[in-house]
Amino acid sequence: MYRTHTCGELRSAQTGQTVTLAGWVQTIRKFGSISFVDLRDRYGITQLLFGEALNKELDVQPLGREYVIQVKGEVAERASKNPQLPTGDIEINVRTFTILNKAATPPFTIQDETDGGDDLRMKYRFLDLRRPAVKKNLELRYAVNRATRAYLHENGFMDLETPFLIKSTPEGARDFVVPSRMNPGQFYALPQSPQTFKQLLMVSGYDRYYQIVRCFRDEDLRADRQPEFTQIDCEMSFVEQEDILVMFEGLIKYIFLKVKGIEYTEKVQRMSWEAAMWQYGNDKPDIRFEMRLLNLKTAFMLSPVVAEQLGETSRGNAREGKAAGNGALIAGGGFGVFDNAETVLAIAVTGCSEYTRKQTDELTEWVKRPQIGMQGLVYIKYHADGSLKSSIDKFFAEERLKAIAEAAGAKPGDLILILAGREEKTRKAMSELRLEMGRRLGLRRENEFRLLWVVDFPLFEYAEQENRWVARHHPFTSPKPSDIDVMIRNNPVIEHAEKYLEHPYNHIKANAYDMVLNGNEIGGGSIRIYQRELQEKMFAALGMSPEEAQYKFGFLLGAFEYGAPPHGGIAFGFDRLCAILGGSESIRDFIAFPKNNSGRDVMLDAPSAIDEQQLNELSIQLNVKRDSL
RNA sequence: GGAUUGGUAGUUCAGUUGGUUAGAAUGCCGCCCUGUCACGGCGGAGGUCGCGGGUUCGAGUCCCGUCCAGUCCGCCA
Repeated sequence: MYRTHTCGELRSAQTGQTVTLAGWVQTIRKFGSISFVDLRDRYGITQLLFGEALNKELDVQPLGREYVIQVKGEVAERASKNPQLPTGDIEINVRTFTILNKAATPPFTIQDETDGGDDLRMKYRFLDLRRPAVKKNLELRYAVNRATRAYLHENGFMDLETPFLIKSTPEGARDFVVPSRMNPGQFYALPQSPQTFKQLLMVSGYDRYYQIVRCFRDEDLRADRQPEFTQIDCEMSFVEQEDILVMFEGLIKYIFLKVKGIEYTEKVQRMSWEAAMWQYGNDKPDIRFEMRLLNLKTAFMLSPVVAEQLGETSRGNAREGKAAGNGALIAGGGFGVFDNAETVLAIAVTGCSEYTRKQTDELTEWVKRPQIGMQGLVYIKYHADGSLKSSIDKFFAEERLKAIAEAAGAKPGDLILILAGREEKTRKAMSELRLEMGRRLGLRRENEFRLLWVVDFPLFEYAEQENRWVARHHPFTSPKPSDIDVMIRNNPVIEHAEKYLEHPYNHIKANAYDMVLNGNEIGGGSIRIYQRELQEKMFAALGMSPEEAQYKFGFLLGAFEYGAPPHGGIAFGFDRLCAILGGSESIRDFIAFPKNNSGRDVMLDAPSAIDEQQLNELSIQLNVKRDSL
């Protein structure tokens, strides 16, 4: 037996017991004739005392950091205790020790506060994983996994595995492909999700399915995006949207309870996609704080006559605004500032009316960054005493400013921030600015969790580059029953890019829903199409010929002819959910062996070239210069 | 595909306006130390300044290219 106890469990109650421990040497502190060694394993750290007799042995068999050792000795009360360590009241008076394995000096310190950079930590991920902070994240991941399985099992869901080597049906993200040796020139694809399989399982009658499953997408990465990632993939038969929403907000609440000890008792708020876009500029709003977007277009559109009465500066002066430093926002000229803008959006930032010039300038720079890409920022300070100061004082009378401020929902003491420009870009920018202000004001509290269902997504959106309609969620999502007629009547689609804005498809809503947690999409799903005819219409709407639809999805269309039940489901981003519950932005910290920004595994140095023989077996010829092997 | 930040000792970083032998901390090695737990004290070793070109009397520093890493935009049904 290598050990009788772990390094995390001994307390003063065990004083006097003879124990055997095994683990890694965290640190060695030598004092001439005695030495202390901190021994670490998955469960904690226990101090070892090498007394006078044994200490000499350390000269013969020296220890180093990360050596794996086994020690036998008695548990002893410490002379000076360490309250910071759970085992800090005791130490092991070592009688014998064995070096089970030596270790090279690690390239960074194996502690919570490591001195290693990200790159190095990933290269030596097996060492990084020894750090308690990383271990804590993986433990949380496992806890979420257990809670998920417990809840779904309780509710009659069956975990069924689906294949990884499947057919490439690029619709949305790029597929990872795998060459088939036995079928020269042919390729499997790795699943972007088990979508069609779970639908087939519904046809087979397994009416409650789930899987915590790896999915693959060959797209560019982000801090919260990996080429292979894990989903909690679920599907149910004989359900409508409401059934799904209730079942799966139950799942998330259960996870909160089991993993975080949080009782999320209030009803999960729901919001239509349209409301989310209007009020927050975003289809995944962070509702931990208000600060809604308000459209000020009308507030700025008083008639020239009224403006005259209000004593506003005329058109000519407005032009000079550019010279006055308000930037290109004003360059549109004309009456007032915002006439030419497609949209004018404002947020009222509570209690920030006393922002300094430096602070407002800094915000202006913030919205001008390429990632945001606005040309300027207008602000109005609505001081506590009711007076107003703005970057557009030159062009608007104070009464008018006040009217605008109030149209923006501001109260005295608020700072009103205004962006103007093209609808989509401005809405997105304002959404980012809102989140940034929320962050600066500390309104996005890490330990506060707010769930939200966003529902009634559009079924389609137009892909201008491809000159066709694409499914916003995926092509198996059903339209709202009331919109089915519209969809069928306008099918197949013949309009081209320049006319798509007037197309009725813009208004078709889907039976689709996203679950949003603190401004992050943690899950999404839909009620599916389950009749062959409607599914064919859907493929046709996406510009797919009947032949193409048959080639790509014939198996599903065929299955729909053999008694497909009404069904729907949802998939949660497991890694992301864990990251949010762990209070982190980056999902890499919650994946044991993640890939870097370029999709590389820096520990394995993968992907890598394969040798000529392998290529020949796969009937593959490269059209890039081979790396030297 | 694009924007941006970084790359200097094993590691984390500093390095001024282009100017003598490129520094600090930590780690590592050696010696001393019986109550430490970020132990302490003394000493020592350790550098292709990512790589390639250019400007210059002179480049870690300036310019061009390139590679790697981070963040973001595009992309991600």
